[in-house]
Amino acid sequence: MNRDRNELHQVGVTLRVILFTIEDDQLSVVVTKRTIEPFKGSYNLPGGFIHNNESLEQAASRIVQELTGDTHLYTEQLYTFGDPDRDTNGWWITVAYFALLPQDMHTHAPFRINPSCALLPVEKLPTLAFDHATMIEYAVNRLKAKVQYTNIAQGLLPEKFRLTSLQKTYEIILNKPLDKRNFRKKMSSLGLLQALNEKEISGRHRPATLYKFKTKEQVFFD
Amino acid sequence: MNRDRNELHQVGVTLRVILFTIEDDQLSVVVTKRTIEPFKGSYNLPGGFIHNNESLEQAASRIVQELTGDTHLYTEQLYTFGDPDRDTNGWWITVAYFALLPQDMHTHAPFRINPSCALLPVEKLPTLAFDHATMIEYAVNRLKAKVQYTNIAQGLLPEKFRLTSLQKTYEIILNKPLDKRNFRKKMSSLGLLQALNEKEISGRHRPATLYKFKTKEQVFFD
DNA sequence: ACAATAAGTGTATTGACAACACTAACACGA
DNA sequence: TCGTGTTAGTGTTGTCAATACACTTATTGT
Repeated sequence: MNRDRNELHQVGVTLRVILFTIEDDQLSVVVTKRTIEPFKGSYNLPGGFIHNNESLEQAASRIVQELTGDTHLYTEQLYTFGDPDRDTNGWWITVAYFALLPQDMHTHAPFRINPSCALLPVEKLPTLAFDHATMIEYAVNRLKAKVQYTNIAQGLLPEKFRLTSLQKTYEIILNKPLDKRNFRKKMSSLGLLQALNEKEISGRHRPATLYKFKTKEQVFFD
Repeated sequence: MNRDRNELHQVGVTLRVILFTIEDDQLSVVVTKRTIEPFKGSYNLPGGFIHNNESLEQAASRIVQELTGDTHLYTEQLYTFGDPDRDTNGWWITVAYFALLPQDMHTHAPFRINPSCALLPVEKLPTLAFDHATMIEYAVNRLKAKVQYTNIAQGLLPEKFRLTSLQKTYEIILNKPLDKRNFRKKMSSLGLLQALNEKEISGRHRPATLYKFKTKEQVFFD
């Protein structure tokens, strides 16, 4: 370690973001179409370089903001991928982050306007460039795990939501149906939610109580 | 992303390893004394550069091997640290790994012979260079979490061990006493252990049955 | 043979998760 | 205004896992 910077091998560092949101009752991810070789025409994950004097977290947030227009979205470091053969075009290390975009915020996000961007359901992805399919797999697994012992699900929900929407979010991430009464009992016992004095009427049926998470901080339970 | 490598900012990548072992009934970590500024004279984590054509995993294993003489020790990527001010001596990103050295293997390991290396209990660490204290904290937390839902503890134990030693390992990592009967009941219900036809006699008391883990693979439970 | 020491073993209680079906409140149309 | 369609909201029971807790067994050294 005790060497001068000049001895450093020329490994490049990039950053990629797996931006999740729920669209059409499916967990989906933002990808961009490559315009150059290798993998020209294929989709890959959005990303970029780390700017000077920027932390990894800041770089990830910046890219998320470029895509969504929003700062303060939930963003978490996922894993660092560094196989020398993962990119045929030189030697790259990629730090991957994943981020969560609330359901109600993806209609007018910048990535919607950009024609080279697409929002694809994770269950029906085409072949992606490089090892990006692996990255998404890692991210989905992390999300599946954390939804069960943290309040991470709020990153995908609007500020105010119905319990049914919360349950649906869990079901989509976990990819399995949940029991309504048990789900509500569990949520209530965790004490993370606050019922609001507001109802949402959305059709000819009983109006739903709206809830919000008491805190935006990450909470671990179990 | 679609740019030539030459446009890359000059960020350097290093790798650090948190090598854990249990010594004297304490979770301990290998550190090395710095011989140059900054932090000359302080301890820091062992590490190095990523060699050409080497994956991150390979680089981590290589450093672990340099320290222990052993290949095939349990090694896992921990986190990538990239604050621009984490090193006053340039702009560095550090990929941190942690590794586990079985209790019975640390007496004659190379790091024992190297006078600049020390094995220090994590509860009594001096001030360390850079953000290495944070890295160790991350690693301890990861280890605490994973010992509860994986068979990761075997990385700290010899091939054959007494149930009492296994329990002790858990107690040291979790930093709390466990009930003997409940611990053994739980272990037995997981079905990960195999009782051997061997006893270990170590004093004037009933000899203990030796056990081994059925598989070296990482197993998740719960 | 007996004293010292660690190994090994069972039961009762408690709390969490799983399975399961009906009533409540509203909108709309006849 | 009454009936129908639709989603919201609510309890109980059984099962299984986690907890709390104390004595007997097998060996060695004197």
